[in-house]
Amino acid sequence: MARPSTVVRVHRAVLDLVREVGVDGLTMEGLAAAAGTGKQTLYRSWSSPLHVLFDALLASSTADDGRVEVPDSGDLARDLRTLVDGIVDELTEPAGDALMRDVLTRLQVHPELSAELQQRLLGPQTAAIAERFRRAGVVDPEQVTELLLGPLFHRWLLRTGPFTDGWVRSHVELVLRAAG
Amino acid sequence: MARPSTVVRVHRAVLDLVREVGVDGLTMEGLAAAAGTGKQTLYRSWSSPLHVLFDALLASSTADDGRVEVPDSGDLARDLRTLVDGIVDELTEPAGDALMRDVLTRLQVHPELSAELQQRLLGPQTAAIAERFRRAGVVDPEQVTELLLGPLFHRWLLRTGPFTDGWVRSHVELVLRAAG
Amino acid sequence: MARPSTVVRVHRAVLDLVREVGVDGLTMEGLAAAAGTGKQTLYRSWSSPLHVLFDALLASSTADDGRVEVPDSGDLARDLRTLVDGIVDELTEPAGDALMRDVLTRLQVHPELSAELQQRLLGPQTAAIAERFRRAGVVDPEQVTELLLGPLFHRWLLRTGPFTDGWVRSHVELVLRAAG
Amino acid sequence: MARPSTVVRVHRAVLDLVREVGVDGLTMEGLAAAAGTGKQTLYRSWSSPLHVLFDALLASSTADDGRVEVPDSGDLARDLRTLVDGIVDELTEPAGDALMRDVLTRLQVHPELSAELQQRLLGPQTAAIAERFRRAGVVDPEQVTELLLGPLFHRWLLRTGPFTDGWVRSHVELVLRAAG
DNA sequence: GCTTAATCGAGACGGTACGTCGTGTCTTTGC
DNA sequence: GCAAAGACACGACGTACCGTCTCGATTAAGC
Repeated sequence: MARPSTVVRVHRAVLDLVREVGVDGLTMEGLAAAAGTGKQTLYRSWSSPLHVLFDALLASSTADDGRVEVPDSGDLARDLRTLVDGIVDELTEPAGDALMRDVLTRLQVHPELSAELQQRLLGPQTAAIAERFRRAGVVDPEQVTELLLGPLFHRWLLRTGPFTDGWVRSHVELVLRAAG
Repeated sequence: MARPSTVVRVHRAVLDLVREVGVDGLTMEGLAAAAGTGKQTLYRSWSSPLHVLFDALLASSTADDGRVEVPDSGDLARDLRTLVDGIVDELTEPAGDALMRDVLTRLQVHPELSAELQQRLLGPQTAAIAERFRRAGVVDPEQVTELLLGPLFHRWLLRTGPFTDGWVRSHVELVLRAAG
Repeated sequence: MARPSTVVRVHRAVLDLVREVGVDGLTMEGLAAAAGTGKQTLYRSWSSPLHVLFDALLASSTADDGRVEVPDSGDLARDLRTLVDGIVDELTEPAGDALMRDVLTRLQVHPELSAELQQRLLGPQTAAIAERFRRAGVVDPEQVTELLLGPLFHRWLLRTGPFTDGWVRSHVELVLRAAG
Repeated sequence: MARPSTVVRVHRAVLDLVREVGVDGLTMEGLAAAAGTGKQTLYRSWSSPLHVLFDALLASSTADDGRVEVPDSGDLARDLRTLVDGIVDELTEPAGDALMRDVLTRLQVHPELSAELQQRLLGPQTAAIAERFRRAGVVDPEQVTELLLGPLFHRWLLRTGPFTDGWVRSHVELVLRAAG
């Protein structure tokens, strides 16, 4: 059996390593050692451990298609609750929660990474949600999508409170009322 | 004239320095040199350059009282627009914009700093806004406050779009409709 | 016009390059780039930059025949002074002085290069000098040759003093007295 | 018992290490590891592994006094043979031979080290020998000393031949004849 | 003349060392 | 007697070369 390609080994290494040492603990040196590669090879493709990690996460998330399936049963209220429950589950999944917040947070300092994330993941997902609102006859679907996602994001990132069922339910209700 | 106290010198140094070298460029060594102090003295009070910076920013912002003045003219719609305009101005102020996003972003990795920020700045401000909603007879003032701020924060942090007048106007409209 | 052969290009490159960067600054990578050749091609013929340089120097010095012309006018004293003056001129020639000392010095660590130098340059030259002593009836011409050259070499390599006319004159005198 | 000072540990480390890996195998990194010190500490005092080695050798050789005892029995011929035998013994001592030639050779590229060696070791020794010649009534003791040492050095460094008893004997004879 | 092979340039690769910078601790020194 | 100054062991930085290797492209030879 052939040796995995360099990129594959590096992606595996960074995902393994970040679980052991955290995002701050990643170093180009450590990655090179863990991936069995030279540092120069890393620098040829990435400019910091965060870039490597981001690339690995993006690769793994687009691998398993990453498409947000926005439910469309005809009942907008029920669909939104299902959607939000799904997002909340993902955001609070104990395994990836801390890592995601950590990475997402640090990305903000690297505009090119933020842009890539926006373009390849977030953009399509919000577009899909907006499309669902549009189909339901909502007048300003993009802005309503923001109204739906903004507080989720805010609560998650700033950890201003837990995602209880009650909170989700009344948040969806408020958004629906705003949507008219 | 007396020599400024150590803390004052350190605060000045970090605010000066961060403008030259950015948040990433701050080091304990550099701070010690810039403040004319020993490294040990820094470590006695702070555990990282980010702690120093955060402390300095907090000190300067509470100095000029930091109280959010939530307008209350009786006309909720107009008051909200004024409030949001004020926040947007602050968020997009070219000087502090980058630094604020940078610091706020990095804070997330330090729970104790996030908590302090929450408690000393963000909390009181959201409370004041919620109070304004309550006075206007809104049923669920806290959650509506989140509905107001979440998208602002989302748009600012992820840079998904500019804060045009139109956007602000219709955002407030949506929130008002949700608030009933 | 044909492209110069690889060896020629390499020889030119190393001689050019050593003048820019010094002996220590030579690298296989730099040589390959300067000669417009691949690294592998260099390694096929030489095992280190020093080998390349040595080879180039030897090639250029044997090209202009390199034969030491030992004068033989019948007057041994005068001939020796002429000979020594010639050697001193060569050793102190400002252009090549440093390079020669540098290379000769570094050669000592590579026995196979030392041997080649000995065999192709130094050996014939000392033999020619010894032959001149023999013709003059000196009993032990080889050892007297050493007596003549040793101090020259010593003074040159260790830079214990300059080669003044007075020094050369009395050195030759001493050697002649020793030669009997 | 106290921990040896940094300098002492470094000196020990370099002398140990050079026996294992040779002069070319010495690296600042390896030295730091072997001495249990940081690289910065090495760079504070020395600028290359060769400087470290040279310093250690000089320290150890001046420690055991380093004074050349030039014999003075009244019989110059016998004294010179004794002296030369001693030098030859040192030069051909199997343990240190290679190391000494290696270091001496590489020193030539570092004028400041050559100068230090000259001043602290070679200078005093040749002066002592010259003094012996002077006491014996030799007219030009410095130059005769060069006549004595030059060929030794030449033969040793260029390895043009072995130091047999016969060679030493006739070399001393030649020098004595030259000295008058 | 056309293909098969060998050779070349180019440069990626896994490594080692470079010389610098920052860390957090510990020691010396001067006010 | 405390705080500045900075030495120290340590580890990561980003770069330069090492010597090996795999690529095409180019030549040359053999059929």
